[in-house]
Amino acid sequence: MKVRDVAEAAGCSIGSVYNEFGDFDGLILTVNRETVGALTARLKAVPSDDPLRQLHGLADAYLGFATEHANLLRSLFEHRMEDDRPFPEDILAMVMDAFALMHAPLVRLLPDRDPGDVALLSRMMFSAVHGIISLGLEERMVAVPPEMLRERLGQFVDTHLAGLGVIRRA
Amino acid sequence: MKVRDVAEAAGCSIGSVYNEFGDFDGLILTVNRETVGALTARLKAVPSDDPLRQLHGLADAYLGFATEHANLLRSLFEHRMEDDRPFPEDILAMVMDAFALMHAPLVRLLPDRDPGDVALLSRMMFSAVHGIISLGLEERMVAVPPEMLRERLGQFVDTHLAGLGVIRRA
DNA sequence: ATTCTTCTTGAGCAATGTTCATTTTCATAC
DNA sequence: GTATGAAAATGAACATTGCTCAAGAAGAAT
Repeated sequence: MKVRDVAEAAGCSIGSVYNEFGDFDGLILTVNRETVGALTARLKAVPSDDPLRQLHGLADAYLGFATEHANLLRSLFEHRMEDDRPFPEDILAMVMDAFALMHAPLVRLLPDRDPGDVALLSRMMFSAVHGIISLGLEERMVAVPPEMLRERLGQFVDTHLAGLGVIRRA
Repeated sequence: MKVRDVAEAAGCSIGSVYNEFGDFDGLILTVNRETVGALTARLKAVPSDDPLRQLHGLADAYLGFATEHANLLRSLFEHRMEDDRPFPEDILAMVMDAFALMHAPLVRLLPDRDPGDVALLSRMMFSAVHGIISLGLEERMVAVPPEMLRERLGQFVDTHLAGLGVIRRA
C-alpha cells in the first residue's frame, strides 16, 4: 500500500489522505480496524449451541478468513508502529471482543477449572491455532501444507481438548 | 536495518555493500542464515537422551532464543522477498535441519504411528509453539504474557502429548 | 613501466512518506 | 449579491532510503 496509490484510488490529492488519516500508520490502522470487524463478524456467525462444535467452527472460520485475506491478517499481526507508539486501545478492544467468542466455549467445557487458568488456556489455544494457520499459509519454513490445514487443524483441536480431558482420544 | 548504516558500520562505501550482498534482500538473507545457525546450535545443545525431556528442552530453548533475539526471529519468519522471488533453498535446508531435532523425539514417542502422520504432527506442534511464543513476546493482541510463557509452554507441550496418548494427564 | 583486470567509490536517480504555503470551497453576515 | 472568515483540498517540494554506474584506485601480469 502506498499513499499515492490510495490518493489516486480515492480520486483526491496526497494531502487529503494525510488530512484524513494523519500518517501512514493511521492508514494501516484504519485497514486493520476493518479487518478485525470483518473477522469478528465471521466468527460470530459460528453456531454457539454446542461448545465443542463451536470451537471447531471457530478454528475453521479463522482458517477461512486467513485463507481469503492473508494480507489483511498479516497487516493486523505484523505491522509495527513508528517510534514505538503504543498499539491503539480501540483495536485491542475489538480484538478482545473477537477473542471472547473463542474464550466462551472453553469456559463451558471446563466449568470446574479456575477462570484465570481457563483464560490463559484459551489464549494459548488461540496463539497455537494462529501459529499453525499463519505458518501453514506462508507455505515456507516448517509448516503444514495448506491443503491439509483444514483437516489437521480439526485434529489439533481434538488432540488438545483430549489432553485437557474434555473429550476422549479418538 | 539500512544499507547506509551497514556501510558505515563496516567502514566501507555503499557500493561495496551492494558488491558483497547484491541487494537488500541479500543482506537480510545473510542475517537470516546466521540466525538459523545460531538457533540450530542452541537446539542441538538440548540433551536427547529422554525424548520427553528433550521436547520440553527444545521448546524452552526456542523460547529462550526468541526472547533474546526477537528481532532476528521476526526477520527470519516475516521477511518477504521482492518480486515474489523464491525463498532460498539453502536457508530452507538449514531450517529443516533444525526442525529434524524436534521431529526425532516425537518419532521416538510415537513409534507405532505412520511416519508421514508423525511428520505432520511435529510440524503442527512446531507451528503451535512458534505461534504461542511469537504472539506472547509481541505482548499485544491476545497473547500469553511473557512472564507466564515459560511455565505455560511446558504445560502446553504436556497437554498436547497427553492428547496424543504419550503421557497421562496431570 | 605498461597494460589489463578487479575492486571501490560516492554522486546521482527513483520511489515513497511527509509537510505546508497557497488555493479553493463553502457557510455566514450584511 | 457581495464580502468575509473558517475549513478543506492541493501538489510542489523535501527527506529518507534502496539502488545504479561511470569514474577512479588498487593490484596483478608481463
